[in-house]
Amino acid sequence: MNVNLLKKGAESPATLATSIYERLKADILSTRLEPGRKLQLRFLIEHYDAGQTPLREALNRLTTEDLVIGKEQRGFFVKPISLDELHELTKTRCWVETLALRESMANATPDWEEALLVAHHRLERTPRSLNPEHFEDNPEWERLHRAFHALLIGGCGSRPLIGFCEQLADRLYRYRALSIRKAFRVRKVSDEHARILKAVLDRDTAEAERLLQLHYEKTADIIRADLDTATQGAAATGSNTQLEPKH
Amino acid sequence: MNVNLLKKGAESPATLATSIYERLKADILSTRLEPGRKLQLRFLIEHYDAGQTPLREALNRLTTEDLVIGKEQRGFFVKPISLDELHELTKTRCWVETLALRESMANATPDWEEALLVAHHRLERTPRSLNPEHFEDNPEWERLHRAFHALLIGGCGSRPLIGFCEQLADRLYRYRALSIRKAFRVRKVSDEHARILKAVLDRDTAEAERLLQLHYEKTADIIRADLDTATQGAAATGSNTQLEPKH
DNA sequence: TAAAGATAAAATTTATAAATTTTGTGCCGA
DNA sequence: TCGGCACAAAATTTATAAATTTTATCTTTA
Repeated sequence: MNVNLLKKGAESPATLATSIYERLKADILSTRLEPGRKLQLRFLIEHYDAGQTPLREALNRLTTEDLVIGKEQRGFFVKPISLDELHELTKTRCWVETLALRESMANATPDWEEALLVAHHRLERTPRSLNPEHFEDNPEWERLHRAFHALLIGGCGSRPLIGFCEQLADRLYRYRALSIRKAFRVRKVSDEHARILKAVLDRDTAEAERLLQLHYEKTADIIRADLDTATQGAAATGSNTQLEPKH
Repeated sequence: MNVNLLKKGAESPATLATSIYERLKADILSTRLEPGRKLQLRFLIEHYDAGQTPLREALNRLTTEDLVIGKEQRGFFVKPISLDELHELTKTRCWVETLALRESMANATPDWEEALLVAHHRLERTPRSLNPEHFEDNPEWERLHRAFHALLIGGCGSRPLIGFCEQLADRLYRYRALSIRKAFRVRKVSDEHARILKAVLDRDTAEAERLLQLHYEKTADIIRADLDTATQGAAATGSNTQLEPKH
């Protein structure tokens, strides 16, 4: 089988601008740079240890991806979150990913099915949290989770569509990151993945689509509930994992 | 009725980077900057009469949109065209726009239907070409054409999806621009628009989807045929509408 | 002919200057 | 005394110019 389907082509970023772009993006998606925050050049220059130009280029790229909002003449901001956007992104993701999954399944090959099986297996045996007691993000699990979902739609035959799905996944990741600590263990995600895998291998397209959609909607529901309680008992957590300016 | 649905919220670009971004984009989409061309900073600085920073920022934004390819450490290039990409873009556009149209029709309001009727009417009475003899691009027609199609899917309720459709339209526009001169008058586009409009107003979703898809596929077919003959009788046209470096 | 070195060109980054927005202070009037 | 307006100072963003690094080309030499 073609194991390469599982590997991500990693290229060494040659320019500072690209490497900063990736770091900035990671910090935004993880909410270390919190939604709505102003991104002042002075702070960024200090924190990322780079000049203005590469930073500015990175910010401009992120603006096109709607992770950063650039207000003309008055700087850049991390895109704020909203229940509205959460809903819109989830809806859109369900639409396009069920579409992409349908096409993927229509193009199914043994290689693809086997790669999917392996991806699921790897995800299955990787712990969700680094610490069994309290939640501690396991980057490896996140990577494999993403890879599994990417593989599901990866055979649809449209790179633009795949790119769009990736962007939606990115933008939704931020919402997950905000609620993930609290929603830990309230849900058996791995069951859902297993059922999706089964439906795909059974060539039951309608069922696979249904389950995938349910999967995303359930996620959104939990995030929504979690966000509501968070905004009520707000601001008093003290657990500061965000980037603060040096003083 | 709500005429605002027809107007595009035009904001005055306050920064040079944004205005250059728009000019560059227009030049790429119209193929005045031809596919594959290297975008040397020195040339761009002269031609657009601006410094490096705003140009660099514009190029970085266009890179994210896949209209410009940035090769690390060795500069920027206008994204090359290929039959492969034409096919992929068309396929994707059919998928997502039929989806978006279906949703739009599900959310149909009288306002929306009336706006659509008006948009079609305006398109109808605007000449396709500025010159009835030989083809001469009429920017007004292009604008109205785009507005009509945007309106069709504009009620789907997903800004990300609309944005994605716009991007696909942009990337396909370039292919149309390459063949549009020659394909002039071989096709009755306005009939197709009229039929789509009728199906929408009749609330015949399936038919509207079918016609829209056909519309895009027919366009791609013509472009493909046109591109084939162009590459055969190539390079001898002499009609130079592209940007050349000063000497 | 092929490899190595030197030169030139081009891209990236840093540094400096200009323009714009935001903030703060004082004055006037209600 | 409080609120609004105008003006000035500070901060920040944007743009230009200079310096650095990397890549490409050309020549020379083995």
